[in-house]
This record gives sequence, C-alpha cells and structure tokens, in this order.
Amino acid sequence: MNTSEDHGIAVWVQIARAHSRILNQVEQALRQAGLKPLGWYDVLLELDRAEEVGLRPYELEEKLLLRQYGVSRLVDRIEKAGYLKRVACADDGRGQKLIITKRGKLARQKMWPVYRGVIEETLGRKLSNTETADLATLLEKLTM
Amino acid sequence: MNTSEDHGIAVWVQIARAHSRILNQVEQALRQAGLKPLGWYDVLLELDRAEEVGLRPYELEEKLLLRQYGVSRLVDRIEKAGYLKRVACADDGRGQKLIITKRGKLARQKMWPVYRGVIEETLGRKLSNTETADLATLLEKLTM
DNA sequence: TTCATATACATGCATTTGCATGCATATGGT
DNA sequence: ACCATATGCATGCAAATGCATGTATATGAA
Repeated sequence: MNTSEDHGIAVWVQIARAHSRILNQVEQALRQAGLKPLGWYDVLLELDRAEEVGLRPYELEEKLLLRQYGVSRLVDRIEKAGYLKRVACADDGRGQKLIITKRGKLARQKMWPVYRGVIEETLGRKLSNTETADLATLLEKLTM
Repeated sequence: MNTSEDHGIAVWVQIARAHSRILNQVEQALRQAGLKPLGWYDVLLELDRAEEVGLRPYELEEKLLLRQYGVSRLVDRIEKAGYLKRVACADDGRGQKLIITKRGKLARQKMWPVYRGVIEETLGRKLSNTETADLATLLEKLTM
C-alpha cells in the first residue's frame, strides 16, 4: 500500500498502453504495405538467425514466449506461404526442424524497414536518446 | 543505424516481452481464482470510477485503447454476466450509457487483490523501488 | 525387455478477434 | 425542410486463439 507498490501498477499500466499503441501502429503499417503480421517477422527472424540448421518448434516457443499450439499453427501458416520448411528431425523421431526458405528471407527483408521505421518514429518522437537507452536498461532488468 | 536507434528496437522488444510475461501471469492467476479476464477488470474499473453517471462506449474505447467492435462485444459479455447495464442515452439517440451494477462492483473487488498481487510480485522481484519509479516515469513519457 | 512417465507436436471445438459493412441518429450546409 | 456527410454502435463472416486432449516417440526405472 506504499508508494513503491503503487508505482508497480503504474509501470504495468504504462507497459500495457505502450504495447497496445506500438503494436497497433506496427501491424497497421505492415498491413498497409501488404505484408504479413508481426508474428511472422519474429519467427522468420529467429529462423534466419538459426541459418540452415533450423530451430525446433519448442525452441521457438521459448524464444518468442508463445504457446505450444500457437507455434504449431503459426508455423502451419508460414509454411503454407512457403516461407519455411518442416524437416523431420534426425535425432528425435518426435521432432522436426524448421528451416527458413529463400522466399522467407526475402519476406523478412521486406518487412524490416517498415517495422523498424514505425518503432523509430514512435519512440524517437517521445524520448531522447539517453532516455531510450535508460529505458532499455530498466526493461532488460525486468525481463531478465 | 546508430546506437540510439538500436536502443529503440531494444526498448520495443523488451516492452513486448514484459507485456507477454506479465499478462500471462495475471490471466493465469485470475483464471485459477475462477475470476474473469483482465479486460473485464479494466472496463469495470472505468465504470466504477464513472459512478452512476456511466460511460459511453466510445469513451471506453479511448480510455482502454480498444477497437469499437471490441468494446461492443466485450460489453455484451459483461452485460450478460450482469456486471453492467446499458441505458439509452438521454441526449443522443444513437448512444447509450454503460453503468456498473452492484454485482459488477463486487466482481471487480474480488479481482483486484489477485491482479495486484501478481503485479507486485512480478515487478518487485526484479526491480528496486527506485528503479520501478524511474521506469514508471520513462514509460509515462512514452505513452503521453 | 517392459512398463510408467515425460516430452514433442497436432487438432477438435468453443470463444474471441479482425475486417468490412450495416443501420440509425446527429450535424452542418443550403 | 432537405440533403450530404459524420458519428455511435452492432453484426456477419472469416481468421486466430485458448483449452483440452490425442498421438507418437523418448527416457528412465525395474
């Protein structure tokens, strides 16, 4: 009931507001550019980083904080678009490797400037470089 | 392409991660307690603050950053649960006033300690009081 | 080896969301 | 008063999501 605890709620409320605003802007910009939703970008980025080795669905789940069934079906859609391929996993008969395709890399490359543009514009308008850096530091502590 | 811009993306990524984690925790806690989702709380809080005067749906839309159809249907559900009533608007034939009921107030009161508990625990574990206050200040600048 | 349990992933079904559109009243110009 | 346009809210339909459960392989203990 003291001051610091009240700040806790304030932090959460602001996180939720910031998240909502920024996400809306990004999704709208992607949509207007005829591109895929942000979730696709996240997956493609991780797969791109993983190179030809690929990632297991459960790894994606952990990295992106998604639910198991969420990954399963998101991957379905991205696969149908031809942006990734599912390959049976050599050392685990239950599993599979997700590997980005050429077209997937292309798609991610097209999304990046739109995505980045919105973020920089949104944040740049509101915060100085120092404030942005400070904010990043504090948020990292929070999500560690 | 400079350092400050990279922080911008970092800030966004951390906001998204923090949001995801915290929201999951809150929703899970509410669910386990047999309570309604967080969206219901937000609506009930605003209506509670508005007292017997109530709020127009479009005001809720602005306050909570929801879409028009989102409000329309969320209000449908909350109304069906008996937590609010829709009243034709006196000075605008198109509109209506949303007014919280006794049961709605009760429902919000039950949700609050669960909600608050998760937030305080989640944030308290990771940040000092000073850091929490600083974070609140920076985020407020961002969402202003 | 055999069995119990855990892990990886998929899926049926209900609920929620997004998008586009519809309907009714309000408002401002003529 | 009349019309064009704007505002407030609802809703049909398709897509996405949540939850529970199913199937198959893996792992470890006996």
